[in-house]
Amino acid sequence: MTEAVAPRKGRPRSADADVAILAATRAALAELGWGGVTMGDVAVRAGVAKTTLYRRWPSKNELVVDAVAVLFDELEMADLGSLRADIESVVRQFADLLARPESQAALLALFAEASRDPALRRRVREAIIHPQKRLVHQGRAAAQARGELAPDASPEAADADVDIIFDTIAGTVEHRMLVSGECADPEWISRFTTLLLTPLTALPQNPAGSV
Amino acid sequence: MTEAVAPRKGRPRSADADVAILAATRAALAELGWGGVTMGDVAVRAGVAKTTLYRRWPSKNELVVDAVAVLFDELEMADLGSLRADIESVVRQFADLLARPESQAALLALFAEASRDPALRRRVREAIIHPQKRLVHQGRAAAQARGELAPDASPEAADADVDIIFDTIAGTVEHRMLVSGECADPEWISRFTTLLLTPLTALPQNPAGSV
Amino acid sequence: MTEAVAPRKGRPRSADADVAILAATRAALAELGWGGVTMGDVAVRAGVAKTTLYRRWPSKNELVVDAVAVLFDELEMADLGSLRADIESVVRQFADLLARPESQAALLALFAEASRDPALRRRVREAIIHPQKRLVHQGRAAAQARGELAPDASPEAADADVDIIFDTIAGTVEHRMLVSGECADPEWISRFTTLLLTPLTALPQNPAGSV
Amino acid sequence: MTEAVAPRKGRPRSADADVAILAATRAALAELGWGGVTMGDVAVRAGVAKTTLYRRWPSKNELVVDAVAVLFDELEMADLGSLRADIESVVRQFADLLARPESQAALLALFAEASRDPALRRRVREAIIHPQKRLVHQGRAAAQARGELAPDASPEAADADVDIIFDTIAGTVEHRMLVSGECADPEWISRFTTLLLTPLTALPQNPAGSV
DNA sequence: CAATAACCGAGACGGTACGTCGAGTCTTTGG
DNA sequence: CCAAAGACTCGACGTACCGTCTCGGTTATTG
Repeated sequence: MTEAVAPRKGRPRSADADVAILAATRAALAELGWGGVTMGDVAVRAGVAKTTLYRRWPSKNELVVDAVAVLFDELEMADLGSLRADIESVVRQFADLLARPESQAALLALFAEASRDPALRRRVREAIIHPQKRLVHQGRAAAQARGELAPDASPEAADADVDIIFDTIAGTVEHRMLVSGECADPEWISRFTTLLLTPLTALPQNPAGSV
Repeated sequence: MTEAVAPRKGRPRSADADVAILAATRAALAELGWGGVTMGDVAVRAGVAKTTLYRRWPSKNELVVDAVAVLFDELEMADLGSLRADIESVVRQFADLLARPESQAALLALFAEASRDPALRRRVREAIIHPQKRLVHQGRAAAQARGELAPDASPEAADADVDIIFDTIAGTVEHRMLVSGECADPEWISRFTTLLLTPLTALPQNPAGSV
Repeated sequence: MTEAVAPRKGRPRSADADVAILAATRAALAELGWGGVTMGDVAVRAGVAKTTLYRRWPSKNELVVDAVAVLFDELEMADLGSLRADIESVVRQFADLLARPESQAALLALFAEASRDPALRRRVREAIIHPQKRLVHQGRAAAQARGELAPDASPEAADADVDIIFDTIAGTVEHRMLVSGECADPEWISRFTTLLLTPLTALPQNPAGSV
Repeated sequence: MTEAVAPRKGRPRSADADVAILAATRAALAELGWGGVTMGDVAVRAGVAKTTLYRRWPSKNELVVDAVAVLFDELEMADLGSLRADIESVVRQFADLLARPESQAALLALFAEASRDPALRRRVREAIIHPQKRLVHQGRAAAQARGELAPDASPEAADADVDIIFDTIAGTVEHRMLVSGECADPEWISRFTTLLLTPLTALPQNPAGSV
């Protein structure tokens, strides 16, 4: 029981407002891009006073993280029976997500802000990075259960493997779509999956087998 | 032939100013981050009037690109005799670059701005992306010359290979260092190089050998 | 008979609260001046919810009038046996009142607000102006009884006399203390009383004798 | 030569803007009253950016003083040949001034603010009070030249006389018009002038002759 | 050597968004 | 029905930065 439900006094915060504000933020983001999002504008779209925004989020940055974070909740690692299928599936989901204008406008800007604001970085990590890393853990465990991957040598090695795979998948897809500005069509996804799969399934005696 | 040098009339622009401005911009960037860089502040640091900035760069964005672009000029692909050594070298150089605070503050912010400003995107591509991609081309050609990689099946396939490798290297290193916030030490570089090298040098009959 | 005491249902209003609120208002007024008085602040000082303030006074203006009005209740016209003594006494009382910081902060601010808010103006007149004017009436009647002043020629003339004397006393003392910012010491009071007394006691055949 | 004309650098401030802003302030004052005057509104009316207002006046208060002060410049003490005529003239001018809505809205509010802001009080004194006091000095000197008033006993006594007469005229007219809310018609002016004139011209052996 | 044209510094300008604050209202829980 | 608490709407505040403009004054090249 995390929330002791402390029956606080005074008028409770409107739950509707939260929903309306986050939706308005995403809408503004998709329409105007990061720089175009204005607290005043979001407030108007949400039918809410600017003060209400500031009462709940200390600044534009944290608001946008929260507004965008939910988009990542839809990512999931479905066990499709093979490591290749699982990887292709999650890459495709991520590519689809990055094809949406609100993600596109938000993600890099968010990372940019986070790179010099420790509090925001922490929030981004909790709301976005960690949930995504979980997917890699799941896929890896499933592949181990199927015998496609060797069992963990040690917890530390497992974490290092997850980290490098996660950074490779996330970084590469983001770079292709948001920086190089090219799409991630099925063909590219297949090629990229092969690139990932080859070292993962390489002979275990290869010292790099555990990447 | 640097410029047609059309010896325009009137007082020529101070060459010192350009240098001072770009240096001031990098300094401000390292100290305050992208959002903290102010045209007025840069002008003061450079001992120059704000007008002078705007006479030479149309806006803050282009100024910062130019200020940062030179950082990437130092990257080079030295032929070290083996593909592994070449890759490790360029990854290390890139990691060292991203470890500097001004690059850290600038790169993601630059990409973020570019993702919604076509003119800036073009400028980023010309000043930063293309020069880096050239490195991949060079390394690939050297490896082919050494017989480590198969010759190009076709120019299109070669381009596709270069693109995917470039996005993977750049994206992964950036994501690890700027988003995940972890360092790229020699051990990690070695592991990441192995991850790249395995599919590249896989058996040629494997249709995915050409990644 | 204070009120018809209609014993309304529900919890009765706390009488202590009224006292605490008015005292808190005067305290805030003395410390911060009119513009510094905040409903929230008054509520906190009085240990009361903001709602309670608004349940009892329709707005900040009326609250401050009520808080300040009681200060003027202490003014009184004591019959000291001569018109000069009576005038000096009431001028001194008024000067003492205006020397207190809460009156100083409140009076002009109150008049300023009232000058553009008819409802407030009415309230100020009833709570402050009329009671003061009554003093002039009393003093005049006493002087007439003593034979120092001629009897009223007509009720209208009497009212006009009271008005002009009242505006002169109140306006002059206020202007000296609050605008010119100088004190009203006994010497000044004496001089001012002489200034008033001379025309009042001038020869009756002088058509201006009835000022 | 007061202004050494220091040939300051940079773009000079627009003189038109000052005029437009002060006019806009007076207009807003007359329409909306003190509380209704908004920096943003004044800026719009003046066709000027809000920044420009704040660059020239530190706050609303000082702006309004300056806007209103010019109204008092039109007051003048014309030598009409007799003390009564002179007094009636200046009282009438002052009454006319206070009949204008912008003065009405501004004056008390200004005095109220000034009563707790020393800087503003100084500004009010310099811009409004002193120029008005000068009128009393002039009228007094003229009456002495004509032999209607005795010469100064001493400079201190003269100042005290001027002070008390000034506070009486200004305070009484303001109180009647702005607090009591009644007009100052010729009849009232005549009565009030008599009230003033009687002690001023009383027999010199009367110790109150020098009021 | 003077004219001229482009440069330079300083700083005011119109705008736009920011984040804060106070007034007055509304909505809870609890006497 | 009252009270305390605190969230709510609204609107003004004063600040900061952007990118433009207008000054007086300074170099170069050209006539």
